[in-house]
Amino acid sequence: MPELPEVETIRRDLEKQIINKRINNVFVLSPEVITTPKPLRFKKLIIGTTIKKIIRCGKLLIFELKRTNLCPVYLTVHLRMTGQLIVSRISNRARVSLQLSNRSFLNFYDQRKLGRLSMVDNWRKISLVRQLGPEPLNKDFTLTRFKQMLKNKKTKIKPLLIDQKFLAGIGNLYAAEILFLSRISPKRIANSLNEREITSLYNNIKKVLKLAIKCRGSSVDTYRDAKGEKGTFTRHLKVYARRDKPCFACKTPIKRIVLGGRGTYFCEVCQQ
DNA sequence: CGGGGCTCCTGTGCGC
DNA sequence: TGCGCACAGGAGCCCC
Repeated sequence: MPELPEVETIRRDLEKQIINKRINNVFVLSPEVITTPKPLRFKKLIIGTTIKKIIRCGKLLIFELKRTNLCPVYLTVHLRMTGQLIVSRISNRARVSLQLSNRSFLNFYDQRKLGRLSMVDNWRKISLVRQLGPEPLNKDFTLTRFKQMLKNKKTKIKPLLIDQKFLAGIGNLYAAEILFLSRISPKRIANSLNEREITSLYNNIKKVLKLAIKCRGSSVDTYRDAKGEKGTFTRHLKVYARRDKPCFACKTPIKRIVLGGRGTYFCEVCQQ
């Protein structure tokens, strides 16, 4: 489940590998992963462009593609659950494969085909982007702003943290870890948090995401970076996927409940 | 407007 | 041993 740290790791990897490379050809094994435009038009649009910039917006990757004598066009990639972007040789498993001018291939793999690719003229107009909450690692995401954001929220804090309209980039795994370190129960109503709890939550959002980027993400399941390597934040996990295992702080077995339809791991003693 | 529940998708792991 | 089913969860959708 690629979240902000995983997507950012891939973005940085790709930035080193494919900037200024020309897209010479495209191979589409699974046309259903391309939402817009139709695969044939998609191919026509993308072939002959040069990759100029790679932007991350929440969990979305955006490739700025330059065309001669024309406005740039943007390729967007959402990895969803099992999507991978790996630079390697030609592959018959890749759902979509971009052949680059240095004879390497940017391969989009996706076991479950939930990931999505599209081509747009203006990525800022995509509804997903427009609705996105603040980037938790940006300077404009201040403690004051966070307090303001929580003020009138009557929902449970865990589903709120993974709501992309509230905050960009946090998913199920990092929400669980952030709440454990903040010693806050996932069931708490957002506007019931006191000053001290909000500050702790704010600090841990930044701390966990930064450390996870340093670790190149978490490879619980299928996540791989752009070189096909696993991330090492997995070994820092305190609660996620640790059902019935002893809490590292108090030895109480970690609980798994369902909140907002998602598995939620926490220690009911440490997190109040 | 908000929250709950369903859908997409397939490999994995469990119980009978 | 083999089958059927629940489960994993990001995002979009419908519905109340």
